[in-house]
Amino acid sequence: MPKTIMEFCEINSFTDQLIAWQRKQGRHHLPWQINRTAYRVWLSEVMLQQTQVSTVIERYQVFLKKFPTVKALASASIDDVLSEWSGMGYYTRARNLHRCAQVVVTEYQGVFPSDPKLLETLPGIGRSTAAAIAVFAYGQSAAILDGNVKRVLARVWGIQDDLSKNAAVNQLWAHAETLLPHAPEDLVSYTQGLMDFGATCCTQNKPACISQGSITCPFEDVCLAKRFDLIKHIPLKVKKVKVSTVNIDWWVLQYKDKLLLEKRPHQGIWAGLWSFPESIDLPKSAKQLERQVIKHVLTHRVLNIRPIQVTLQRPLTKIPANCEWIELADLKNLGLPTPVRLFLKNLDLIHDDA
DNA sequence: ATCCCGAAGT
DNA sequence: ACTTCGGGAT
Repeated sequence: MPKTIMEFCEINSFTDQLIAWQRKQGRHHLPWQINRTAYRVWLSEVMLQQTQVSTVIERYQVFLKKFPTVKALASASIDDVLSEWSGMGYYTRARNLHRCAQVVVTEYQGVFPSDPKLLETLPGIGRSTAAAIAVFAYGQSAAILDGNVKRVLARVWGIQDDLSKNAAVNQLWAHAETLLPHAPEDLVSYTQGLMDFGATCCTQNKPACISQGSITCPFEDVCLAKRFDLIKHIPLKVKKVKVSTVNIDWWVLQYKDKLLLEKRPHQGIWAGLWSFPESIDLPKSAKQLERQVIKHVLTHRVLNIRPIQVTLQRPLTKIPANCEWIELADLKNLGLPTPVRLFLKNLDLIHDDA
């Protein structure tokens, strides 16, 4: 019989070994790891929720330069924020980021609270992000549990439950709490270690223990998933959402040096971003040019987009709701969904210089 | 259940 | 070139 969960917990070797691993093998020079203010930690955490480290490194620096403080972000317009967020997806989070900044300024005098429970009340900050800010910026003791951490804990302790179920996740939260180091000076290394270990060693598809790389996992001899050859089966994913196909048209109306764009509603796909109108009344004389259908894949939906290009000789008599004529030169300052940006780039109507 | 993109896999 | 999949908050 292998060493049991209890033994492994009691000797607390997971926590100690992870801290040691972090100090030797972890990442120490990411932009948000130096000068860990709450604002910088928060921004990096929100970006990292949806985007890989390599991409965030770039976007984080640009964003910080544009909005150096929580006050600067709070007083910016939402369109400026969305424009800066453009291409990163999950635009509701950019709106939450903006709202959160405003709450911090008006309710907390521009200083993020240090209590994880208070942090959690802020827009876009859930339990895990609240804990990360509390640990990194304020040295508080709190447990994180993001996708990486779930995977690591589930594997090391051989948890085969369906992690899409609340019951299983609640167990993991409780477990994560018990693993926290007791010495305050260890909290940052431990928490960062949890993130780094999941991101670089105990990865989803090619974890170190089953790859031939140079990295070796410090938990190989105690990890239950490894012992029972369950690495490929943990974490268990049961989710099976059926994906629907949606066909839409993009009416690409050009008049002189202007394009007709529609500002999308604050809820739903591409919230608050500018896209092409999907239905329109046209003068009969206008000549239509159908472009190649664009396939765009989302979590639970596949969009088949049929762009129809129309070059107008006269302006429209009536501008449709939520639409505006946008100068080609102004396109780069707008929040555009990625397929719109790509399409415009293909037509050579927009250039990517920052 | 919904929301976007890009890295990784085939 | 194509498809699949990971990532938290609401």
